[in-house]
Amino acid sequence: MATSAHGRRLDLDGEIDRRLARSGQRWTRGRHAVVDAMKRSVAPMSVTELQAIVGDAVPLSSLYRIISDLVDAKVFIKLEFAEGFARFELDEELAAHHHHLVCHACGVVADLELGDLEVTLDTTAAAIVRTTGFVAQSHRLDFFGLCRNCVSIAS
Amino acid sequence: MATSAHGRRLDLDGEIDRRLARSGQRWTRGRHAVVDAMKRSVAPMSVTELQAIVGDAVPLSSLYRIISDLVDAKVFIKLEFAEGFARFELDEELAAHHHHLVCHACGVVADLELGDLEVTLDTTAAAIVRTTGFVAQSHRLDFFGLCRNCVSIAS
DNA sequence: ATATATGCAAAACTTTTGCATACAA
DNA sequence: TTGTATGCAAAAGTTTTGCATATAT
Repeated sequence: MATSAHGRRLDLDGEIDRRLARSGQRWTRGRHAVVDAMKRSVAPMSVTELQAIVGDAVPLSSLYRIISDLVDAKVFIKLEFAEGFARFELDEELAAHHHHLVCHACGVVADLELGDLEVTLDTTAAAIVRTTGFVAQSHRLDFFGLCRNCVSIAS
Repeated sequence: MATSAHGRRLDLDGEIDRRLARSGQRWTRGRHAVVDAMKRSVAPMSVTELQAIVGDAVPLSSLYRIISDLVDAKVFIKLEFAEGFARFELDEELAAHHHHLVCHACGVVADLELGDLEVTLDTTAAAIVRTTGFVAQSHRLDFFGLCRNCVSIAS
């Protein structure tokens, strides 16, 4: 699959179009606002954060419904980080495969792209099938600790 | 740190005692019930699942408070799997470090212990510090796919 | 004895849903 | 035109909290 230098899929908009169409969904004002906000984000976003960006033009119940529809259409994926609410980001195939750095102090969630370790993880997935019978289709790896900023404050 | 053959810490009860004491907490009937249920579990448990085990002897609000206290005392850790509610398991230092296999079809969450890959993950954590300034203290790796049972049903 | 934990009820917060109206294709 | 999406209000599900009482140490 064609990807740009930093890993994001080329023709992102076209692929999103295709996924919405496949799911029988229409390009409405609200969906444009939500998808645009997510495309500009550098980290997974909560519903509240998205609401702050799209504003009152999209009521909260519609926002939830739009996000849910986008997850159904495989445009967004849902994540939870034990915060008591969900976060969302672009589907893995629409962005570069990556992992997360979660700061225990300030709560910020940053993206992290691994290189060679991915191969190891894929190899591990294959081994899991043989030993447990579980067929791994995807994985998620998060690191927890202190971000650069909070480390400097603490020291 | 001394661990048994399958990786669980020896003197588990003593260490839990110490953590409760350090946190100024008392050994009550409710806490015994909740901790015992968790020690017997082979996978992360939701509040509802714990409630089914401990029964009406512990009202729901007390159950939530007990679990929250146990997380504060670093006896339990909180996990979320994008299910809309939290799950809990014994703190990593009280059990063997492990990862999770999450079945997309039936929702079952199973524990998975990796061997050599852990070393790779720890090495990666060290490398992250150098390249991003983020100090990784722990990590979490989950695999998503189909469990042995659901694979056989699907085929 | 005294600080901590419990039980109950009420509320807060996140998320979902019913239904009439508005809109995209 | 026709099926899909929206907006509003109401509700459902999960989790938290205030306060009087009970309990562990």
